[in-house]
Amino acid sequence: MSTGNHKKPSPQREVSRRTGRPTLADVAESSGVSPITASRALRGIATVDPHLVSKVREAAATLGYVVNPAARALASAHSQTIVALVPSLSNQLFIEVLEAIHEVLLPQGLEVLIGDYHYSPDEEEKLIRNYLAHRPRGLLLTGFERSEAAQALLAASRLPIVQMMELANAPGVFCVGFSQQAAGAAVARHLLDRGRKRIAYVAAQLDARVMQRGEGFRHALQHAGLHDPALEMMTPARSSVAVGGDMFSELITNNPDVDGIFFCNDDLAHGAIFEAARQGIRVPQRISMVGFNDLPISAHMTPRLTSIRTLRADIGQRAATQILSLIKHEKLENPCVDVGFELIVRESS
Amino acid sequence: MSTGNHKKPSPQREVSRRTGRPTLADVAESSGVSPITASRALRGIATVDPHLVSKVREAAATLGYVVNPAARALASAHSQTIVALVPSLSNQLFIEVLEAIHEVLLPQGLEVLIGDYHYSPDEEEKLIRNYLAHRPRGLLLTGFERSEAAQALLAASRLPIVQMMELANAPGVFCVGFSQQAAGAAVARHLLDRGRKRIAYVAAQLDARVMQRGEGFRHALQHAGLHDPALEMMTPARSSVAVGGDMFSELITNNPDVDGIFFCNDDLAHGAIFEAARQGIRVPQRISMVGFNDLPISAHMTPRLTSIRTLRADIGQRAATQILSLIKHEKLENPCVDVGFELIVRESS
DNA sequence: CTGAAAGCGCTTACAG
DNA sequence: CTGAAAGCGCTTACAG
Repeated sequence: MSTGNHKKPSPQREVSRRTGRPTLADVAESSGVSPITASRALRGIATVDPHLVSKVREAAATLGYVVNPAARALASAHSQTIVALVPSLSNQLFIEVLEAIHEVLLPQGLEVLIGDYHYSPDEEEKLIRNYLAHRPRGLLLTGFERSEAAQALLAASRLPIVQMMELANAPGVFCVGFSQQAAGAAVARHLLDRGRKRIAYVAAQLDARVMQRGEGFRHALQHAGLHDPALEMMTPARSSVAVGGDMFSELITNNPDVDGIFFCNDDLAHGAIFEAARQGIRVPQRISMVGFNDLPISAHMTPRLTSIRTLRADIGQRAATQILSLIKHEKLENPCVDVGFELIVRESS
Repeated sequence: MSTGNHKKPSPQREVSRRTGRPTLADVAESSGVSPITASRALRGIATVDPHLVSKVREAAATLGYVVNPAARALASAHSQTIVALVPSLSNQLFIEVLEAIHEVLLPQGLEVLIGDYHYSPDEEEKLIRNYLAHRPRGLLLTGFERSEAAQALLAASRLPIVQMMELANAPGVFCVGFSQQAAGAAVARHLLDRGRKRIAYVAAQLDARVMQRGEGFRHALQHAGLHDPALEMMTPARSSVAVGGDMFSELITNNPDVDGIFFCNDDLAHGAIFEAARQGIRVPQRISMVGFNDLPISAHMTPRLTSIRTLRADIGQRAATQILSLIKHEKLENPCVDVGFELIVRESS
């Protein structure tokens, strides 16, 4: 027995700063291997003898060992975390995207750090700054617009990023979404097909995607020679059913000849349908109405709402799959995935 | 110069496992104090000379220093994290609760780990197990029901816990919510006041709270001598607008004399209102309808929906405040806070 | 009020 | 295929 140099932990471990939880060292000891072998076994690293692997796994199970993510992150310089940032959690749309992301990432042992930036670039920047400190493996972001500081932060991090909801065509950019312009144009063509002549765009919460939809819509109307700028009604206010009702009232009062309306989302359209019912304005007889996103309730309104169905589960699922590939340094066949959209024609148009 | 024993970091730091990000040591060096003083200054620990504090803060700002949460968590044996678990993110209700929680906790430098367990006790248990590994400061949970294993895990963690949505009266239990029974009873009394005699309860997603509402409702009807078990219609299926429409159809077909319905949530009621319109059944003339939660859209339906307004922002805000107090070892005047509820009478009843 | 030492629980990088 | 050593970037516990 050496007298000096007693480096190993003292016999009674329940001292000082220990948490009482079993550690890798405990698992290693109880399965008769070194901590590093235990670590490799638990991480599923192929080079470990399968026999040892099962011994280690068993020991871990009996001890109720769960890896300490902080220690792992500190030692490996990255966490097992993916950051997912959305502009709003109040929008069912993004909940479904996040849900799909979870379904792909959780089984891989990754955790998802959710951030809601309330459509504020400043909040988004703050979230990025804070979450980057966690050394995530990658980020799933909404759209392409963000503050310069945020972009600089992201670039400096050199982390994989997949941008959701919109499409782009730049080298080194990864995204999963659909053409918002094309969707807007599809709505315009549908209303034109219905013989509508005085067609309005009603929008709130004017984010990049809402503007793109409007653009596609406008161009299609211009192409048909039926675009009237006076029939574009936009407010930066938060979108809601109440706002939809109010905007519809105002629009129809000022422009009684309007015979078709594209709402930038379903919430606004719901409000308009309710308000029309109250005013005795018949939909679609006098006015056709079309929403966007096709939320679950839209199929059940009276009249049932025509809408663009967006494939948010697909978006979340494929974006998560992309980030997984990027983490594993796999080649992506297609850096930007177009999941498309679907015009669901119902009674309101 | 000593020859052996060169323990200090080599001059050029950009070696090996470093991440390139500024560390506390960098901040300390650049402000001429020791790392531990820098740490204390940044954490706002009172014992540090105010002059040094500002020097350290400045240095941190210039360097763009952000604390490494993994290192902090490892050294201090806990993270700056609060776990918040809800049974569903698809329910706007819980989004609003989480929103309020964020508003209280984020400014305190805490992070919120959100977990959605899809109404599954197994998933909840798994989330608790995984999140506990992060050494959170406390947990915000929904209701009181969970698996025994989950309860054991929580008890062993000795962490502060606040349970949301329901009320309890046990020592050592902290909660913020309202009496689901009382809310159910209030609906029953309202329908009785309206002169209704054949009153039904329609419920889906039969969690503890839905059952409690039903209980309070049932007792009030029994008390009035007007309870008919045949008019209780329950399905474990996920609640949705579509399910609400279907359940209403079935109920009214089998019991054409029903003249009042309490839906366990607004979604079901919305579906019923739409379906009634389609079948030409007049609401409230032939049947009164009452929902639960008072979602935003309920005020805009035709007819506008009578509902119980639940104070979810209050619940989130006060639960977060409670957990903060518990973390700081402050005494709570009131371990269980009743935020109440409000019957919002509109056109549908 | 400030600091030197030790340690949190892992994984990396290097050997063998 | 396995392991001893060192280190990740902080904070705790102890001194002074």
